[in-house]
Amino acid sequence: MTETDTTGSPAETPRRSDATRATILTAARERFATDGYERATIRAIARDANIDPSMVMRYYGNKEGLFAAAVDVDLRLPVPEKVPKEEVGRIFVEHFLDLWEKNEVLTALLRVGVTNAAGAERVQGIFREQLLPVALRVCPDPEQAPARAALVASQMLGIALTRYVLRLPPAADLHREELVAWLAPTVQRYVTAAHPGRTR
Amino acid sequence: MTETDTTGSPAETPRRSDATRATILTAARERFATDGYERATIRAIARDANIDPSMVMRYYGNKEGLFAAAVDVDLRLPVPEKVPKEEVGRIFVEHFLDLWEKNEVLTALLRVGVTNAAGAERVQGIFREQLLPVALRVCPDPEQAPARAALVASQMLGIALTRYVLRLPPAADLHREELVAWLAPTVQRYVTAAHPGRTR
DNA sequence: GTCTATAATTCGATAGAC
DNA sequence: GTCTATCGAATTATAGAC
Repeated sequence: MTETDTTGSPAETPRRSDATRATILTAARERFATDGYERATIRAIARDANIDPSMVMRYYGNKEGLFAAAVDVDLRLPVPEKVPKEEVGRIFVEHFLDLWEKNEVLTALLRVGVTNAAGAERVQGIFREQLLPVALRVCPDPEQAPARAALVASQMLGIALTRYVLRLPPAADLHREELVAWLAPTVQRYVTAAHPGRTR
Repeated sequence: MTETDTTGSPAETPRRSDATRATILTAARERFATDGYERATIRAIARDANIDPSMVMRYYGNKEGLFAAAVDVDLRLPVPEKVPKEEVGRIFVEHFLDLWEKNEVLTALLRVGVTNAAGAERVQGIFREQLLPVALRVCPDPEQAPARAALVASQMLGIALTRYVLRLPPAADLHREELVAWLAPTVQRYVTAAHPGRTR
């Protein structure tokens, strides 16, 4: 968690003179985000960070450790408490788009989660520990919260996939306001609407 | 196209005694679907197909050629003509789920498309040549068809991603009927509903 | 802390015998 | 058509000098 902020202060662990670590993690996130796990080589990451490859090994043990440190993030909403129930869809969509456009961690996480078992488990963990609690507080019926959260995640990850990773032209070209206008009602329905039942 | 059917007849190209090719492509699809492009090695694919690795090179030239042949599919709906306009959402969702559960091609395509540039272009091509034409016929305003198709693709690929690839427990555990009941109205709205405008 | 050298694998691709 | 042998390159990871 302390490694996540590349800009701010060292905060918790005032380790001896290691902006180097932050530089490595930033370079790692970029490489993992653009190349995926296999093709993001330690050599290339070290070259981007202007250090020796062996330093990466020294700091993070192996490639898996480097990845784990690079994607240690907190996605939780900063303003979750008192939002109007009818706006939860729009607020969540905008928060998610903000996260995705600001940070490279999510792209890295998605790219690696798709082809790497450890990456997939990391995504599952984030869903379970960061998204589910929010859903449990917002959804009307706690028993339905996991399914509703999964539906929201499917639409949000799907948009990220088509827009930022696969870059399907129509999805990538949509203006943000238009995108929000389309997606917000979907998310709103997944969160608050009555269970549709098994038949249409 | 002729290589796709692993079960049926050779059809167009009655090449000399090559069930071998079909065996290779089946093994390749499985490996690409489970491991992604980089980790699906020619050696492993050949081992699965019980042949020599050099045969794969001989038949398909290189790894890219093998992948291109393995994911050469036709996803178009078999019954697209006269469906009630109010049921297009449900019909499309069910068709998509059928495709995904029957075939490994889609998983391979998604896994590779996320981490490989050529794979991403392949997905773009399929969207453009197979999904867009359907959208142009179904959507009310042809000008909005690309955006609407992209929104549908985002929800469908998102569900495939969470359910079949990342395997988020709530998404993977949803019963099919329940999933259709949730998704069909979303797709229906993306296809037929009036443009929501730029504000809520 | 930093870097050189290198071990140990593994991969895609080629050449050529049969 | 099929297989053996192998090249050349790239990778992670380690050992050790400075």
